[in-house]
Amino acid sequence: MGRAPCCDKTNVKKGPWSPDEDAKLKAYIDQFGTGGNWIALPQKIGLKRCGKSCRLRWLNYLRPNIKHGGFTEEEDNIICSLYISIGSRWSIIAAQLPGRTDNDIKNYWNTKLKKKLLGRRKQPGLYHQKDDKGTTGDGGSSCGGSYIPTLSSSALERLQLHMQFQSIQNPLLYFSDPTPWPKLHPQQEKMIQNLQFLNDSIESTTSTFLPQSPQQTGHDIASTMIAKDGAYNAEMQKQAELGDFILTSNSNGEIPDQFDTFREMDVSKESMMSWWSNELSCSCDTTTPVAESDHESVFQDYPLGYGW
DNA sequence: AAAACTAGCAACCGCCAGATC
DNA sequence: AGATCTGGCGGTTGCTAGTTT
Repeated sequence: MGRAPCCDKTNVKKGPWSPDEDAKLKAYIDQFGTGGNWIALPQKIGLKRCGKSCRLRWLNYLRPNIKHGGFTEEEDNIICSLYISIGSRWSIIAAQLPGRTDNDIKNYWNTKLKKKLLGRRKQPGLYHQKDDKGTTGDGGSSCGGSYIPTLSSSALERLQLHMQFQSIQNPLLYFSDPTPWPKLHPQQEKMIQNLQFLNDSIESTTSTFLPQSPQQTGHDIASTMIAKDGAYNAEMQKQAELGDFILTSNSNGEIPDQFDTFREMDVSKESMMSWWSNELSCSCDTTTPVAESDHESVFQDYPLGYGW
């Protein structure tokens, strides 16, 4: 048995609010407040609306000092940096912006700000082809018995944004000095390091963007890996041939899709090398995936920028 | 001029956590 | 202790207006 609905769904009005309904709701709350009970409120004032709907209307539209549209540059920056740090916790973000509602910020982010920052890029299908249901894999998956480590789409987006945001804020420093690169939690590094292998294991036209390194290349690492796990490699090759990995050149003067991740990798190149030689290249453990939930908790506990 | 497409946004839905019974 | 209720939240939907073909 499910829980009882908060109102009689068959007897409530849905859709846009009329000026009359707005006036009734506003007048009542101005005079008596919400009374601490939204469910009972519509009955008291003769509105055929769900209590939740009343609450939403009040919070997002009718309450005093609400601002709509016209987001400033400063607000953009706050939204972006908070999104990078804490993700889509719109109510928390809204709390930092007086007069803004979580719904407004969410809409603004989804329709404008995200595009502004990320540009119209193809969504990076870094890790998986579409599955047979037509959905893209977001968490870890099994491919021929081999686990392909992933970042969640939210975490990856935040990572990309972080890189992009930094490059916008201080491009010279960003590209010349490793200091501003975030120090990552070990598990963040581990997740990203897995991406590096996937990228390096195929010819990358983004390679020209990578700083020259005298150290072991991705292909060297891949060779070791291949020797240890042929099945894994075969899957990588297959997916690369299928175009699963998006490695586009910088044809429009835009930052390539995975540039951010590559740059991120450069920060931790040494630890990556150490990690590869000590762990993966020896044992190639493909049986203990990092759970999707862990990805999120890592980013929550150690927001990007941790350890700066 | 009209159909098709796209973007923006208000509102709804379902889930979750805390409070109360 | 468990069931129920309510508020709060984030994701998603669907309507509308504007733009493109």
